[in-house]
Amino acid sequence: MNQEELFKKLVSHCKEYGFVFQSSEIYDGLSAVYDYGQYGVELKNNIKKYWWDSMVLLHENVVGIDSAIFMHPTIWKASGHVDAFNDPLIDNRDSKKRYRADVLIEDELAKLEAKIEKEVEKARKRFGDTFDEALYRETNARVLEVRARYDALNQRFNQAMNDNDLAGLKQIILDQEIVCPVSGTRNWTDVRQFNLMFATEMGSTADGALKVFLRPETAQGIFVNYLNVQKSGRMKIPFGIAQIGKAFRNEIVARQFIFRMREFEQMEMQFFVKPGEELKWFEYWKDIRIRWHRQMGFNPGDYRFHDHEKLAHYANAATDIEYRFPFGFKEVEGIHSRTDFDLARHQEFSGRKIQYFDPETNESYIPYVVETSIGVDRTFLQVLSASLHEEEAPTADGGVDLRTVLKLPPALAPVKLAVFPLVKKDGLPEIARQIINDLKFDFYCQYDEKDSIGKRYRRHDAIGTPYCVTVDHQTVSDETVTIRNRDTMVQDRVPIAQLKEIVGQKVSLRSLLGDAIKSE
RNA sequence: GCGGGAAUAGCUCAGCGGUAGAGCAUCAGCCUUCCAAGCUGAGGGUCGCGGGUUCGAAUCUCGUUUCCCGCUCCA
Repeated sequence: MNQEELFKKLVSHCKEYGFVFQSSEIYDGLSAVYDYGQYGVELKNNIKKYWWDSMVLLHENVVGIDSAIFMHPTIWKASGHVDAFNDPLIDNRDSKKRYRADVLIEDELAKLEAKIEKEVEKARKRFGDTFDEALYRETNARVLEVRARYDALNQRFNQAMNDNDLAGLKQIILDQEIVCPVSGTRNWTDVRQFNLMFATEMGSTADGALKVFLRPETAQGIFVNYLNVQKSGRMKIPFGIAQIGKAFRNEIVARQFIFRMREFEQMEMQFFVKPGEELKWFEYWKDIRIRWHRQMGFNPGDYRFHDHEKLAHYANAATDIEYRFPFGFKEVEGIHSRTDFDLARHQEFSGRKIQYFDPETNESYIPYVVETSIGVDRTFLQVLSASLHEEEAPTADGGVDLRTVLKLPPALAPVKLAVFPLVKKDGLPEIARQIINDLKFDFYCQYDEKDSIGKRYRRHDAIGTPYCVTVDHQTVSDETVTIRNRDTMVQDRVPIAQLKEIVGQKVSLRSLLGDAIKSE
């Protein structure tokens, strides 16, 4: 199976077995939005619990919050989202390159400016010491002509930008005969405005309603609660605040199934540290986070760090944890040293003093932040990519058959235990039901009596159930059952009374979490 | 957004101008068997959606939606 086939197989497996469905499918779907089905939601919840427990349960200096999706609009001005993601964009049809329309025009203005400077330089050489630059700029015909063009263009440009006049911007590009630097052609699309953030209105009447945004990241909900949590929790630096929640982005290109969606879920932790110690903590969390991924037991060679060469304006170190998806190495998690950018901006925009008083040094400072930010949906896709296998299995008559098996870490599997009566009579179904009625308080169990026993095993292989228990005639006399391992297909005969302990041990999160923390 | 491909039953697909099919899956019954494919029967599709051509369209054509691939963008 090549990578492309594997990915197609994965997508159809997700639908066929109730993991992921396209949103609004019966209405032809909604682009880049997906729903999680009955097994998908279990797997997703287990992934979130694995993350949450590894952060909040196992680090006494990390606490969690759950902030609202709606936030005061000024927050997005402070964070930089409003300014940074409202660009008018234009495509060149020949080179397929995309440009910011305003930048193209600014470049044109700069060219005119350069032309004037060139004229001035030429004149300076020609006139030598007697050159009166100011006079020349005011009187030379060629300079004045270019200057006039510059002013006219500049005025028109500012007007169009202020009026948000996209058609006007395109007209300027056409009138100025601006060409694509790559293709050299003037075959432009219309100028379009791309808004990263979804906007909506808060307030029941149209007039007086407040324009609010659906958050494009969960991090800001943590920053604006920094003071609340630090004070009410009596938190001492260094400490972290974790949060799991939905975020929304109007992606220009949304692709690759649930890898890039318009509505997605993030698991973020912002760790507040003393200025100057941020790089030490950056390394610390890098190590913790890669352990968390590796602990799931998939091929270690399928993970790698990708350090950022070019850093965002707020960061002084950044790396991604990438996973080898069927469509290549892609980012699953980002770890960023964000300096004091966010808290400083919120201090500026809110007018509140957002600082930490250090009693030892008797000083106040704005904490620095180290962020770990991981996509739930990307992790989900990563876990499924790594788990889905097709392998040969022997059949009853000595032949060979392909079986599809999801080798999920047991702690993440949607269904932990399936219980089957070998046959649908002789009191076996009743015993199977009794076993489930007892164990369903501890983990998700399923009963199945339909079809041959082999088919039932295969059905549960396909959704990743780690254990299948079969009640047979021997069970009636000695209260033992067979328990079958998903990965090895090996069966053991064990007393019913031991099932809870055997399965419980294997599917407990402890097996994953044990090494996912660092002994300090 | 640009270019290419695809869309027929829950899934995988056949049919390519003349009454919508197969396998698997589902449901009911029979059979009781520790690793798919035993027997009988049943349900399920206005062939993604909307126009056009035609006596007649799943099939030809135009548009549109969604998905996949490449480019592009990415906090």
